[in-house]
Order: sequence, then structure tokens, then C-alpha cells
Amino acid sequence: MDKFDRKLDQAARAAWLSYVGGRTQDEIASQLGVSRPGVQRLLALARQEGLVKVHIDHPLANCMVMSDAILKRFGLDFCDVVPADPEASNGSAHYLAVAAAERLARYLDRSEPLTLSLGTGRSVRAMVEALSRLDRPQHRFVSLVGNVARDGSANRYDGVMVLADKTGGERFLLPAPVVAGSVEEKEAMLNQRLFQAIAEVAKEAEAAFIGVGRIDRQATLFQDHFISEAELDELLSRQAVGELLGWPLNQNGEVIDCSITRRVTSLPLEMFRDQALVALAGGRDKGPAILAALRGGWLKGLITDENAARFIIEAENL
Amino acid sequence: MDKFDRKLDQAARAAWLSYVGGRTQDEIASQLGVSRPGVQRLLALARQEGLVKVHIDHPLANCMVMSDAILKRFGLDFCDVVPADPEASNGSAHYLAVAAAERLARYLDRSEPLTLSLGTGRSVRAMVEALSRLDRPQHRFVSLVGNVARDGSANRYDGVMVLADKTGGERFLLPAPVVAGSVEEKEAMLNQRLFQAIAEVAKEAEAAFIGVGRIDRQATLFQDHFISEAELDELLSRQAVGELLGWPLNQNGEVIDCSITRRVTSLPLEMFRDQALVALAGGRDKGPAILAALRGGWLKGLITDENAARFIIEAENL
DNA sequence: TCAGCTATCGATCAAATGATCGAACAGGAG
DNA sequence: CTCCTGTTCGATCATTTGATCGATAGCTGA
Repeated sequence: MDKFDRKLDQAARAAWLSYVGGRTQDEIASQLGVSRPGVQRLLALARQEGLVKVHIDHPLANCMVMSDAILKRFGLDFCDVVPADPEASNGSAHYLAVAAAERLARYLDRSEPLTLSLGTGRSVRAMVEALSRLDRPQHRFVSLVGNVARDGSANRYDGVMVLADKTGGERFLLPAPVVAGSVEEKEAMLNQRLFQAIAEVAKEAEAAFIGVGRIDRQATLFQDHFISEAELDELLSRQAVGELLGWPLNQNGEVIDCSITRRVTSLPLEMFRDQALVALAGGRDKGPAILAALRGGWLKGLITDENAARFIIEAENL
Repeated sequence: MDKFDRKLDQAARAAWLSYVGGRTQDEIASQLGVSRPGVQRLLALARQEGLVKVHIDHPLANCMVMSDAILKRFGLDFCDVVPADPEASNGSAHYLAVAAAERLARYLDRSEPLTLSLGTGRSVRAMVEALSRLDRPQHRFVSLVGNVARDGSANRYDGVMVLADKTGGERFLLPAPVVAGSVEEKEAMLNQRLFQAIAEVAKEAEAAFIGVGRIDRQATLFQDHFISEAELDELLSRQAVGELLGWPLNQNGEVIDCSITRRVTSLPLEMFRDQALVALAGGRDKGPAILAALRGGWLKGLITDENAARFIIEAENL
């Protein structure tokens, strides 16, 4: 890997010359003694490896105003609103990921040992992907939602896995699905020694980065067959609009007590009252779910996008 | 200025789409509803206004090794070594400025009131230029070196001026030249109430960012006629190799006692023993001067470039 | 109200960038 | 020793970007 490192060095130097120094690839080529396409490749490598971090240093007035309003309204510690990108198919997922990674990095920067927990979902996954490598073997990362799918297979590339790989920290994975098949199954899981041990670690976490789920036909819970169609209908009839870690919430953010709730294996939301629970979700159609989470007072931090933020602002008449 | 702000907003959005989102100017144009050249202009504006911050996230092995060696050798709190740019006429001045601005920003980030002092010189000036705007009206900035030229004119664009403009902080300017015309003149200056008041503020500073001067025919002190040719020769004959705030240093970093020293109006170097004195200088020919400052143990932090760093490493057999 | 000026905008062109493809080279197997 | 395979490198071309210049619109002052 020495060869690779040497290449990365050169890539960093090329990136420096190009992005900070503003010189052309031709100049860089003659300076580093490689061909112009060589420089091209180096720069591509640098970007691919995440060596190049771009930061736009301007509080986009829109976003700024909205984030401030939400911050004050719900008494959050922080609220980041990233601009929307209607052109991109996945909304502003990438911006969200970058912003979230910046928040995450602030925690990780600490040199004292730290315990962090992570939920599942694309957003969380994208966040850790966007994070740059950072040597922090002293930290511990807990997955709050089982990395076991319905069929029992473990997901090698859980967010916690990637994060632990990037930092060299310890990993703790909950050996359970989000929603157990039955109440008995849930009981059995909760009584496992391993489950309890890991739950214990999760309790020590300082912050938790989680996604926010919608409750409708597009809901992950339903799509991944954790709940049946009948159960989805039950949730809808009981006015469920969102979900945190599998716990269904109504419009006011209260956890709905129903047949599904009794099978959720996640740690109770109450547990996070004295942790920094950070939600990470964007898109107008996640608006109601995010709003519910906010109204319930569950969150300490929110990273969202313009569309969801606007929905919240309008719904709350801010 | 509302118009301008609106434009800046759009510029930030365009920059975001371009640099973070990686889309082409055509796409951005159709999205923002302006022409392609319009996007071009917006991006130019964004860069010019310093909205776009690029950070290369890789410890360039060379620089890393050298900065570590220097750090350990001289017991510094930090040492940043930026890569050299032999192509650029002014060496790596811009890189140096960016790196220094990053350090400076770390101090400024604090919300509690802070007092900082600044020296003069191109490097210091370039540092504050490279800094992004940041609202910190609670901070105070003191100029350690008089902003009065030999002819009595005040320099409107002193580093402290720019810094105070950018942050909205308070400014304190030393109403004196670096080296007084005579011992009597120095005495007169030091006894001014205003001078003493400002010196008092400077004593409260937490950190000081200063340049390092060479002592030779290219020396700023000489070029700006603060010392005569005869005096320069005197300094050289007494083995002066560098200068901090106008105080000449010999090879071992000791302040040289001579006719010039008695006319220097700057605050005594001893005063900075319990402040974070950060030096900011690059280029191989500044090597001896920087080395002297290091050997004297005056510095807590150093921001330099590959060339000067290599000189130091070699001179100290590291 | 109109003339003149300035600032902004968009068409056009040169430069720089990114991508593809074929060639050369090194390493390993027969 | 030769041939094959996989990789890296550099020439070439399409696309994107940056800059210049003329035109237009809006503003100022008479």
C-alpha cells in the first residue's frame, strides 16, 4: 500500500495546486513531472477519495431564516437546512449527507473516548459515506436498529460498519430486526444477554444520528415487509404520520400504542431524553413525519432540506 | 445593499450546485433561470467574495513529517507546513495565508470576548485577506507595530483594520513607527497616554500573529528606511539574522543589544512569554530568521512552507 | 422629457478540462 | 524464452468553462 499512499500524496499536492492555487492542469503537470492526463487522474482520485472538501461559506438567507425559526420554535440545539436540488432525482440527499457529515465530524474530532449511536436508512448511510477518514480508535459506535433483515441475513455495510471502518473505532450491532415477528419473539430478543449488553452501550451514547420514517405506502417499514398491509392500515387509521426507530408517532409526536408498538425491539424513545438525538431527513413528503418528531420534542438536532423546512414553517405558521 | 445581498445569495446557491453538487453551468443556468454567462459571473463573484472554501484533507506526507519534527524539536503548540509553489512568483504566500487564516478563524470562532494582536508585513496582511467574514463584534484587535509610516501617514489598510472590518470587532492602533528616530523620540512615545493604554490592551491579548523579518539588504526594516545603511551594517556585524517586531535576533534567537534596539518602540518580546506568539513566514531565504526565532523559544506556533521547513530541518539535523 | 452615461446581459470564441481509446510495459505462467 | 494478461500511460477529441465584446435597458441629470 506504500505505492498507493505515495500516489495519494501526489494527488493531494495536485489537488492543492489546482483548487487552492488555481493553476491549470498543464502547469501542475510540468511541476509534478507527469503528463496532463496524469494530473487529470490524480485529481479524480483526490475527489474520489474525499480529499477535497468544499465548503460554501454563506448563510443562504432562505435556509438561514428557516433554520433559525425551527431552532427557536422547537428548542433545538442546532438545525441545519441545506438548499434543495429539484433537478437531482434523489432530492438533496447528497447535500444533506455532507451537512450531516460535518456535524458528525464535530463529535468525532474529540480525542476523549466517545460513544455514538446510529439509526438506519439511506440518509444515515449517506452521511457516513460523506465523512472523511479520521483516526479515532478510541470511539465506540452502536447500531440502534438491528442490522438483521427479515430473512436473518446481516448487512455487512451497515452505517456503523462503514463508520467504524473509517475511524478504526469499536462497533456494536444489535442482533435483531426493527420489528419482531411476534410479541413472544420480541420478549426472547430482549432477554438475550448480547442484546442487553449492547443496549447498555447504547445508553451511554452521547448522541444518536437517526433517520425519520414516513408512514404510508412508501414507508420503509412496509416496503421491507417489517409490517403487513393490514398493520399499515391500522397505523394509518390511528393517525400515524411518522416513525422514529420504528416507533410510530401521531401528528403531535406521541408514540401510538397499538399492536405494532408491542413488537418494536428498538430501545424506547424515552431513553434518548438525555442524549442528543439528531434527526436527518429531507424532502417535502417527509415533512409531516419530521414535524411530528419535532412536536413530540424528541429531537435535539435536525438536519433537513429547504423543502421539508418550508413545509414545517408553513404548518406551524412561522 | 439589499440587491447585492440577493445576488450573493444566488451566487452561494450557484456555487453550492457547482462545487458540492458537481453540476454543469448549463444545468445551473436553467435551474436558477439565468443565462450561462450569468452563472459564470455568479461563480466568479462567489469566489471573489471568498464564499468558496476549499480544504485538502490530506496530511501531505512531506509537510506532515517536517511539521511534526519542528513541533517536537522546539516545543511548539502547533506547526503548519504548507507545500511550496516554486512556480508562483511570491513563493507560497497564498497557501500560507490560507493556512494562517484557518488558525486565526479557530480563535475567532469563540463567542467569549477575545483580544488578539497582529504584527505587520505582507504575510499578516494576506492572512486577514484570506479570512472569511465572521460576525464577532465582541473581539478586540491590537496592532503590535505602529501603523504610522516614517512620514507620519497612517496606513488605512493595516491588518487590524481589515480584520476589524471583517468581524465588526474593536480596533486598537499603536500610534508609532516600528523604530523611532532617536532615543528621545522613543521615550516621548512610550510616555504618551494613548500609547500606554493601547499597550495595556496588547498585554491582555491571548495570541499574537506576527511576521518574521530577515536582516539583510532585502529587509523590510531597511527597505522602508526605518534603519539606515550604517545601522544595517552594524546589525550584520553583530550577527543579526532575523527580527521579530523590530527586535533583532542573532543566530541563537537572543535579542541583540545595540544602538537600534534602544530605539525600537515595540512591546518587549518578554511580554509574549505567556501569550501564544504565532509566527507566519515562508520561503527558504527567511529560513535563518525563522530558525533564530525558534531557537530563542519565542514562538508557540509557526505557519511556514516546505522550503523554510526544509531549511530548518537540515540546519538542525532532524 | 430627453440625452448621455453606466451597468448589466447575452452571443461568440479561445482555453481548459474530462473521457475514450490504443499502445507500451511489467509481471507471471507455460 | 516467449507469450499472455493486466495495468498504466499518453495522444486525441468532445464537452465544459472562462473571457471578450457589442447591445440593450435603466438610471441620472439637465
